[in-house]
Amino acid sequence: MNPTIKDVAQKAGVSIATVSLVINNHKRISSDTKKKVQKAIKDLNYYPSRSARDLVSKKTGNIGFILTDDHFLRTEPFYTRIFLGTEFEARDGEYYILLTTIKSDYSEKDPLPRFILDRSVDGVIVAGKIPEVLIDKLAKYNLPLIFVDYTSAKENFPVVLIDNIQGGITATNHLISYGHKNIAFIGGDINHPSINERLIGYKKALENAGINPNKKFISTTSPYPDRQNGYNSAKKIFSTQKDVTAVFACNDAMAIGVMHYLKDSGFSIPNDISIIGFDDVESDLMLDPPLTTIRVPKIELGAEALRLMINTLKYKNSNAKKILVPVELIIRKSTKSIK
Amino acid sequence: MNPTIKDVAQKAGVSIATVSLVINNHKRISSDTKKKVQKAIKDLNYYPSRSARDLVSKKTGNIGFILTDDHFLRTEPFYTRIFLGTEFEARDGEYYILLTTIKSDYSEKDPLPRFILDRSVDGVIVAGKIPEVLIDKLAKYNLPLIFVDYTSAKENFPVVLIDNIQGGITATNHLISYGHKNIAFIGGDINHPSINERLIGYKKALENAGINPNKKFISTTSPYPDRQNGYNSAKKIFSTQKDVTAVFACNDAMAIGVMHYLKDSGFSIPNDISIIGFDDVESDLMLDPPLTTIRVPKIELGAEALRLMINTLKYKNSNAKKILVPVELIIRKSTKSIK
DNA sequence: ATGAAAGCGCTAACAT
DNA sequence: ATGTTAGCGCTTTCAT
Repeated sequence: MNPTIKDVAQKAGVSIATVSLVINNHKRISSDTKKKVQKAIKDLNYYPSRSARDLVSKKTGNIGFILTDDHFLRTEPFYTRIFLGTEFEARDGEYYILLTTIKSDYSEKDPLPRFILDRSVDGVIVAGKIPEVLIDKLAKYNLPLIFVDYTSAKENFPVVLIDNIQGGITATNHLISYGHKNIAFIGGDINHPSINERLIGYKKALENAGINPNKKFISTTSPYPDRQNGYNSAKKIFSTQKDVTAVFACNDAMAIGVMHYLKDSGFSIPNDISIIGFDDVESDLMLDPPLTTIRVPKIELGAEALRLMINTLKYKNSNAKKILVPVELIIRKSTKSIK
Repeated sequence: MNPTIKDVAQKAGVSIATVSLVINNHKRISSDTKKKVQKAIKDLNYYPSRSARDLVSKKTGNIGFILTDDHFLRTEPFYTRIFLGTEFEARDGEYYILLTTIKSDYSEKDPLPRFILDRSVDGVIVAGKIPEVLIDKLAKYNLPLIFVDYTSAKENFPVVLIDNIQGGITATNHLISYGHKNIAFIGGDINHPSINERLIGYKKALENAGINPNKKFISTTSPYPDRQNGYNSAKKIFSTQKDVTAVFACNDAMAIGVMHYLKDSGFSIPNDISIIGFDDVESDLMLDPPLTTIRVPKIELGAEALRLMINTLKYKNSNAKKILVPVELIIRKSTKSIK
């Protein structure tokens, strides 16, 4: 049997209330008894029981983390890194993260994650795009809900987002500063806010530089922004548009697909075509040439979400804060100045 | 406030003890009151409180899942799939999985996962290779410990393993059946049991076929079985050994590296060289040609581990069961008959 | 078959 | 500054 608060109290020669006060380091406690109690705790190797604590305090100490299967199993560790960020942060904050995945095609009749139903969590973090019907169902529960890298258009929740617009501007400016004017944008479904925002940044940067965005240079018809679709989109653009000298891909996966296409078609990167991605994913470095990209601080995104959650829990802070996490230009070898 | 067992009892006109019995579907309960109570539960949308239940039953309903950072963030979703398998299985089993990562270079003085210290888990699943010192520390706690895809040589724990030897045999037999005799084995650190077992299978299959294993065809010096090391190992072998017509790589990552090297060196796959991998990872299909491989049922590995854990918990079953999960040959386009 | 009641380990209000 | 005590919501004897 593990030691309980009683054992500690007995050993330290105080009451259990005093032990409790020490554990929660209440101010009004003499440093003398504090020491005594702390010694007893250490000697007995005592840890407070979570369930007892939770039972009385009406909290669980758990945070739910919801992700679609797709996102969790994505080849590149993007959302898993975000999860890790929350986990790291949770370790200090005395929280546990309950990770669960839902089907990407979650529908009305699918059950909610069990931790919602049996109230095993104090709040829920949702990472990445999830179906709107899930958001609706989640919203009905009186639980703090925080989004990361996605947010519902309909409702107003606290959210941690990548500064995609700025990232789009930075990426495009980099290309412009290297003398490129005919810059293609290769993206996926524009209904995804992140992709749309990166496109907005791209257009803004072009306009700022006095360059008129050319619709023929822009591909946003791919359903999903992955390698294969990057390849296909590049094919479509480059087989008709001969003036393009640079590509801004909406993420690294697509950028890699674009690179494959260009190589297959005999283009040299970056001599013939410059290319910049977005995300900064591990395999970028293994590419030939290594990919210039916009770094998204994934661990930081997750950590920020958990901090936001803890604050919400602590201060019952219900105003829907939005946190924009800045991104960073990482110049490697896939872009080249043509001035 | 959420409804409690009292509310249910009141609404159903019975005592809380009866409600409890219904919840845990005790046999000696009249189907009449059972129905009454179940209706009340449904009407009130009642879910038993975890912490109250845990407090009295001295269980937590949580299972810890430990993984190294490396493994969790591996480019290919291998261990994340195993985790998912446990998570799927846990959903039915009324358990939650607490996932935490440890540093790959975990050392004596690093702290144990918090869920061990504060007893927030009923058992721990360890996936993949972890440092021996962690195993030692873990073993001191009186917690069921189950390994997946790795096991300590020193101690005897229940474990769920891939049938690597059989897989090695199957892979090599496939090559042999295609007429290959000079088959290279490209692996990583032989101290990793999985790799060693695959090598054993390779040798067994060769011997069964009356082929003498040639040491010069075997590479086991790479520290880590990844793409880059696959590339380098292939370089070493193919620059000196001209007779090799087929490669068995100890995993798909290395196989992909080997393919890159072969392409860079002007070899055609599978016309000049056949290659088979191990794992069956998503990106295999995107390769050119798609990779023939041995499929490891990752989800199943995780599910099996959780079932083993639940059994251990239920029956206090302490005998160290070993479960070997079978693998499957997946023939794609990277191997070719040369008969 | 059902109910009464004790108690799991802790927190917090109140008393001293 | 510290102790006493009443629960938190549930399971589990033990009665009935």
